[in-house]
Formats: sequence, C-alpha cells, structure tokens
Amino acid sequence: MIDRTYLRENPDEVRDALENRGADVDLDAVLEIDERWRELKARGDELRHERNRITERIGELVAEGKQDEKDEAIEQSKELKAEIEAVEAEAAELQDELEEHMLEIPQIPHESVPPGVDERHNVEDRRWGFDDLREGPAEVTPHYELGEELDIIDEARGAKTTGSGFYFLKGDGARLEHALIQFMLDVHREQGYVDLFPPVPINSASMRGTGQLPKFADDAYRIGDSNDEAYDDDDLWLCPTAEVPVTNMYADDILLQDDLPLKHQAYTPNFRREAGEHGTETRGIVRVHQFNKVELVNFVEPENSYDRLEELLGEAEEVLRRLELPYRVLELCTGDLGFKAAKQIDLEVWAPADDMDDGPEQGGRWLEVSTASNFEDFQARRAGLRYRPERHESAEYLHTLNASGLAIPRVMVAILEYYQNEDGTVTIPEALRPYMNGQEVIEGHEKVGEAALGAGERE
RNA sequence: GCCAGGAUGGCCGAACGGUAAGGCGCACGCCUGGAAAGCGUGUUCCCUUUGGGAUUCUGGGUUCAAAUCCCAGUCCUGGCGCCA
Repeated sequence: MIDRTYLRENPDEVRDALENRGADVDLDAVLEIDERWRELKARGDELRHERNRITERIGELVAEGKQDEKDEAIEQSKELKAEIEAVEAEAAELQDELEEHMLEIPQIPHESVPPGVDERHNVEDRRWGFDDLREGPAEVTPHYELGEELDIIDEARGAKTTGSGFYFLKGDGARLEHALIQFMLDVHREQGYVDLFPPVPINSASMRGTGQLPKFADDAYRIGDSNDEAYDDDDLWLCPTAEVPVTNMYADDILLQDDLPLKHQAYTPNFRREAGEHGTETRGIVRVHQFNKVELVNFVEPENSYDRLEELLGEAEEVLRRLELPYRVLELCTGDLGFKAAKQIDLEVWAPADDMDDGPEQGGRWLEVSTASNFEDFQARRAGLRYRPERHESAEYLHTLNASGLAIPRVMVAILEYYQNEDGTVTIPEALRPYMNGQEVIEGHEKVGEAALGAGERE
C-alpha cells in the first residue's frame, strides 16, 4: 500500500508513476473520497469534543448533587449522541471505501526501473555459462517427453488423482526433487539464511498483507468455499508462495534494529490456479498448479534495501552457478512490474529443448526461475511490519524483499534438458550428487501396468 | 470437543462504572571535567497540530458516561476428553 499522506501531497507524481506501469487507477475518485472523509472526520471530532465536555460536567454535577442541571446536561448529551452517530457512520463508510481503493493501488516504481510497456522492453543485464557449454545430444528431447520415457514424471496419473496441472514424480525424479531442495537450503544456509517451515493454509489477512488479496483472489486456491464468495480475515487459502506466511510472520511486530537484516528461507509447496494457461509454452511441468520452491525473504532497513536487492539476486544466482546451468539476468521494465514491487530482476535459466522465438541464439528457451523483488514499504504498510531505528522515538516501516531460491520444477526442466545425453539418460550435476548418494546418471525406470505392456514398453 | 482463567503502550503492570497509576527501556534536555546517578520533558494512530479526536484483543449491546457490565468471536494458559 502506498502512503496516503504522500498520495494527498503528491498526486501528480503518483499519477505519472502509475501511468508508467500502465495501471488503470482512478486517482481523482480516491482523492475526492479522502477530501470528503477529512471534512466529516473534522466535524465528528468537533461534536465529540463538545460531548466529552458535557459528560465531564455531568460527573461534577453528580458529585455536587445538582439534580436539575445534571438532567439538563444528560438531555444535551443524548442529542449530541444521535448527531455524532450520523456523522461518524458516513465517515466510516468513506473510510472503508478509501481503504478498498488504497489496497488496489500498485506500488510506485523505483527511479532506476527501465521505462517500458511490456516484457519486450525488459532489459537483459548479462548472461552466464554460455561460453563453455556442455556437449549435449544433437536433438534435445523436451522434458515432458523424456520424463515420460524415463518414467520419472507421470502427468497422466497426477490428473487422475487430482486434476490436470498436477503430477507425480517417481523414483529418480522424486529423488532429484528431494536433492534439489536440500541442496538449495544448504547453499542459502551458507549465505546466512535461517530456515522456516511455515503452515501451508494461510488466512485472508496474511494474503492481503503481502498483496495477493484483494486483487488476485482468482489466482489462489481457497479452502472450503468458492473464490467468488466474500471472504473473512480468517478464511483460509492454500499457500501460493512461502513469501506470504514468512513475510506475515512478523505482522504487527516491531523488530529491533539489531534484528535487521533478517533473512529467512522456507521450502514449501505452492498452489496456483493459473487459469486459462495452456499450450506449448506450458506443456510439461513449466506451469503447474502445485510446485515446490525454496523462497528467500529479507526484512531490511529502508536505506539498505537496494543494495540488498543486488545481493539477494546474487544469492539466488549462486544456485544456478553451482549447478552449472546457463542463465540470464533481466531487469523488468515499468510495464512488466508486479503489482506490489518497486523493482524486479528476473533470473531465467536456459532450457534447450523447445525452440522459442525469444530464446537465445543457441536455440531452446528461457525459463523464469526466480524474481528478486524490492517491495520497499508496500507490504510493510499492509502487514504492519515495523522496526525501531536507533535514536528514533517511533517505529518505522521496514522494507521487504524476496526471491525464489529457486522454483524447483523449472530447474528440473533445465537439468533434464541441458544435462541430457545422446542415449536418453541424464547426467546428474556434480553439486547434486552428494544429495543422491553419489549417483551420477538418471537412467529411468521400468514402467508399471498393462498399458506399458501393450505399448511395447516392457516385456 | 468440554470446563476454568486470561488478553491494558516497545516491555512489565495497576485501576474492576466517573474518563488509563507506576516501573523498565528508549530519545532529548538539565546537571558534570567526562560519565554514572539524579532531575525534567517526550516516547500509539488520525485530523485542519499553541488545538482536538480516537485507542485497554476484535465486533456488537446496556449507559449521560465502559478497560470495568452483557453477548458473540479470535488467540493464549491450565485441567479433562479425543487422537497419529
């Protein structure tokens, strides 16, 4: 949430900033409601002041035993009460309306964000790992075909137990998943992160704290009711990213300056509806309804947040470097920024199998595996995340940042495609072998069931 | 799930129908050669800031007046029950 006072005092700056990101917000309506609210608030305060004086007087009159004057005062007070109720009821309505609007105004982009309309104007910073590429097969098999051949990814049976967009990992596939999780957690622990294992159901208040609600209710899985129904603060949703429970963990707390920077990592499953996302670009496990990821969340002092953003990006990159997976770094332009972010930097790994138009010269495509974001005080204001600066009397909003470290299915896609061998096996990246009991190659499994027999896939 | 008790400022903690003590911490000032101690002031949010309003977990109610009484809810503690 942006600062209401700032909006009131700098409407043109806010208007320009929102225009740059292509946001459609009726600022005039908001400013007008704010204006009307302030008038009513002042009127209500006045009336209350008057009543407080009378009530105080009643106490004195009771003590002095002045019956008649007391009765008269009580009569006055009753009259005021009705008037106050009317004024304040209207003010409260406007206040709610104002709050509703404020929750839907996106964050103001940082001045360093490149201007642009959409993803075409994102700016590539650099690439890593392309100078010394690994020798792969002439024709790389896409992960969704390979996963099926090796019988390590089973999408069909996932659809059977749950629905499309859910999948089973089996044997070495499941093992690779576990290995990636443990490996990532170890890397980040070295970087000073403290592990958390959060609850998976999340209440609406927390979802609003990080910015998922109210605008993006359709993206989340709601527990126990339809997404279309009205929800209460304590209604539950399935965790869409560990950012939500971890950031809200300190909601309404005041942290000590010594606590900062506070760095948490959390591995959780993530649930996303991804409505209407189907096609070649999303085949396989690139876009699914449930996936696991290690999330990095930082709580920092405002003056350090942009330095931290660079460091945070480096901490996520470290995972790809150790896995020796080629990738690129992309600065998002104003038009492609997420709702709550002031600045975002994407990390995209190279998946060589499917040639896409916007992929690199070597063929294949880019897969976003992490976005390092600085939210500044946007989430802090929503969730009530504060700290007390030294030599400061009052608590202030801190800055929050996060990045995936990393999204596991897409890293798995990159491994299955980039580390693929001519014979259809997959070499396990060296960094992961200690987590797989020294295993060096994924050779796959014999398939199970009569369908496999009929297809000639087993004897 | 049942019963009992509880929730007050950054923290601790009093007040139990008449408008929120006190202590700790922190900030600023006085004092001091300097520090400690001591003393003073300040230390939630909102507004149109020499002023005013709101705020005792949340939401309702009773009353001229609610931290205080009543109802509902959330969370915490203890006991009982159930349970992998």
